[in-house]
Amino acid sequence: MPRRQDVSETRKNQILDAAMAVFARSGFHEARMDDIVQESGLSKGTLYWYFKSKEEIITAISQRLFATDIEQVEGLLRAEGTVSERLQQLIHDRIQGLQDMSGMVAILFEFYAVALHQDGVRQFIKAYFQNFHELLVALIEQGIERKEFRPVDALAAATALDAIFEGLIVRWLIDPEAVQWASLGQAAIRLLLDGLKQE
Amino acid sequence: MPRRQDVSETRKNQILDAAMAVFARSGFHEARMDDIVQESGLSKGTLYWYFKSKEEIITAISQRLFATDIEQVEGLLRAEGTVSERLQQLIHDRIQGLQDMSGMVAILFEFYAVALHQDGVRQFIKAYFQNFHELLVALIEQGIERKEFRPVDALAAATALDAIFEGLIVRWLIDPEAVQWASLGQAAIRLLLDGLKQE
Amino acid sequence: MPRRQDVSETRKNQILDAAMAVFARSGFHEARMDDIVQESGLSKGTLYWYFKSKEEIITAISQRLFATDIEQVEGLLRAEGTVSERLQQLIHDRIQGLQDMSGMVAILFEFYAVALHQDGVRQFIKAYFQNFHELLVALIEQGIERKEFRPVDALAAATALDAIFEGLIVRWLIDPEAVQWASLGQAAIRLLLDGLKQE
Amino acid sequence: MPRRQDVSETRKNQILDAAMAVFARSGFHEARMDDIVQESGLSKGTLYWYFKSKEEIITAISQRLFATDIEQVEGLLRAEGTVSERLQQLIHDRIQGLQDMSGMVAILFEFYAVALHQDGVRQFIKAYFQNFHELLVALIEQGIERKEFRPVDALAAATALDAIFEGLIVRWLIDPEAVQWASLGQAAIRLLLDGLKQE
DNA sequence: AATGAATGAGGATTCATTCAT
DNA sequence: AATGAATGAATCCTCATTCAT
Repeated sequence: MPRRQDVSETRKNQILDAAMAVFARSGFHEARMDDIVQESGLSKGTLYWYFKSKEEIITAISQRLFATDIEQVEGLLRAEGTVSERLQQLIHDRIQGLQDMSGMVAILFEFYAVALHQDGVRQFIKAYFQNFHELLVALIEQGIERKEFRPVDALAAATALDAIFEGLIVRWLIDPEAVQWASLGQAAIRLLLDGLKQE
Repeated sequence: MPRRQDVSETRKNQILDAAMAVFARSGFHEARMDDIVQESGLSKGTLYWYFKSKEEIITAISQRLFATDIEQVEGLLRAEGTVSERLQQLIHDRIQGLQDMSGMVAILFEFYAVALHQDGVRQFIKAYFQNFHELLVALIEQGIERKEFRPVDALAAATALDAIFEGLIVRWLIDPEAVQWASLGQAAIRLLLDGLKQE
Repeated sequence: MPRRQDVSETRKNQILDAAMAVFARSGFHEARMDDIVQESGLSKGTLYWYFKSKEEIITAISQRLFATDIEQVEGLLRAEGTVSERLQQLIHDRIQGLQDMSGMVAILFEFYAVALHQDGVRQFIKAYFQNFHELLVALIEQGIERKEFRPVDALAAATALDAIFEGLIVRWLIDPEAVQWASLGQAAIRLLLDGLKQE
Repeated sequence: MPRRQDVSETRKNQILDAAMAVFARSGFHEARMDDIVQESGLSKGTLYWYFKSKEEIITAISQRLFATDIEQVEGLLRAEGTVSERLQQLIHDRIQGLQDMSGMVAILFEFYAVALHQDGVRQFIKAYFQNFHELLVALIEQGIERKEFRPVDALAAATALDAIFEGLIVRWLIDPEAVQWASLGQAAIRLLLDGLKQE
């Protein structure tokens, strides 16, 4: 009967799901524990049975949100196709991901803001950034090896790429009309990629 | 007697300076009005004499922080030198500006987060972004006209440039070691600029 | 206009008076801050403006309750009459004092219990005991000098006297009928005093 | 199969032992049921299987703590030796008892405080006091009969004796250094006994 | 008998804002 | 203009107790 084993895991997820929904709707500070209680369908006591404070819930969500999918990353490195194509694919996937969870993106900044005061959160985000960054470095190096790209500074190029990506998100959240992902966003990123290519 | 006016202006600045310091240190929500009172050296009553709520203080700071210096912008468009040089200069100035107020940069995220819930704040930031963006577009177009740059999509190029800039700030705040402005940051930006140049 | 000077002192006393009444009625733990608020006629905010926690109120009361009246003590040492008479007087006064505040005596044990976990409280009580003890020692030594008393161990005699006193209070609180102060209590204490006298 | 019964008894004792330890450490109100659960090594459900509330545990402990050992008492009345010797012995035994459970003595005050609000507890303590008191009365009367003591008021003398004893405990708990049982405590008690003796 | 997850009423404390002076 | 004491609604969290298994 291992059915009972993971009630605990189920409950935690139930709580985190509810919390994310509430946070996305109201922001961290406007969100009341009671809202999460209601959204989750559990009781207040149960919430505190699994997480000992609101802060702990926030941290847990950040952990989940900024979890890095190593498999996907490794897969991409060994996948077929030109590096350029795979970079495009990677970026496309990420944009897709953002749009899928567009309701949640709003809390991204809440997390960035929290990160500056709560180190646990900062670490998760940092790891996430690093991970993405390293993947880009590896891909770009592959591109240089294969003579697809000019022998640029891979580190700088990767830094530029993930900065551009992150920057577009910022701009998008503040001014959605200014960043039409399908057109302008893609074009901006392509511009950089084109600069890398071997003429 | 325009001196009267000044006292009022002085007080407001005194309050906003104090508030910025406190906000940068603790974030908007952890910051207590009492903290600002203490930091400012004024009394609680005086605070509320000049600003009728915490929100109003936040809005006032965002207005100040995201004020656009039209003069500087226009000047840059008419300045001497190659477009490339002037872009480098612009970026260099901004990095300098960031580093000068490095303690304050932390509140940037607070504002971004707030912007999603408070439209007044969003408008200031949006205008600021747009302004910078338009300047970049104009400069790049100038570069294209003068044959310094290839005939790229100026809009996309500007979008890429300001995204890269904003993205580097995000990364920097979360992981300061990862972004050494003087080296990596500059290199990343130059990479993009190089891509624009006429070969 | 010094009228305003001691609003602060007035408020604090107002709060402590209310708190004592409530504590005597309900005990420390049953007493709700709201009860004190109501009893004091002030607002919750005001309570917390003057005392930053329930614990602080308890400590402040203990300080007030176990304050030692040095003047009275010194006076007694220089007063006229035989030492024996003055000891009787001292004890009589204390019994009187207890009976006057009989409603409050109930919280004595609350304080003793708290003292074991809260050092601030313990110190006040300790000082109070020591003060009373030293007075007894001085009086008994005076009695020995004046040949009213036998050359007993003044320290031991004083210890016995204040122990007997404290012990009677304990017994009284648990079993009021068993200790009729006017008769049995006095008799018990006199018995000890008689043992001290020069035959 | 009376062994069953024993398990039940064992469990109850296990719980009460744990509860006493926790109560002595933290006081009744700071002590959490969870602390007792942990200390006992049992589960929360089991605790509530044997005692239906925290109050019931407290009452059970008071019953245990203030149980009167009739046998010992009766024995002492019929024992050999002078009354004075036996009183000394009695007091010595009690002091010994206190010192053996010195860690637990702290909860004495908790019980005294509780007694004022919870009548069940008060009755146990009252009976305990009365029992001790009656024993003292009987012993002193024996002493008077046997001409060991002066024809004092036995009731008053006994009251004085148990008050002194209880008072010393109070003083000791608040200020351990002030009451060195072996010296000062004994001396104080002896002083009273000496006063009773036939010259 | 035993477990421990679940409950929710209850309580201490905070803090933006007001207002008499 | 300036002060700072006063307010009280709002909120997080605790913890004794229950109950399905």
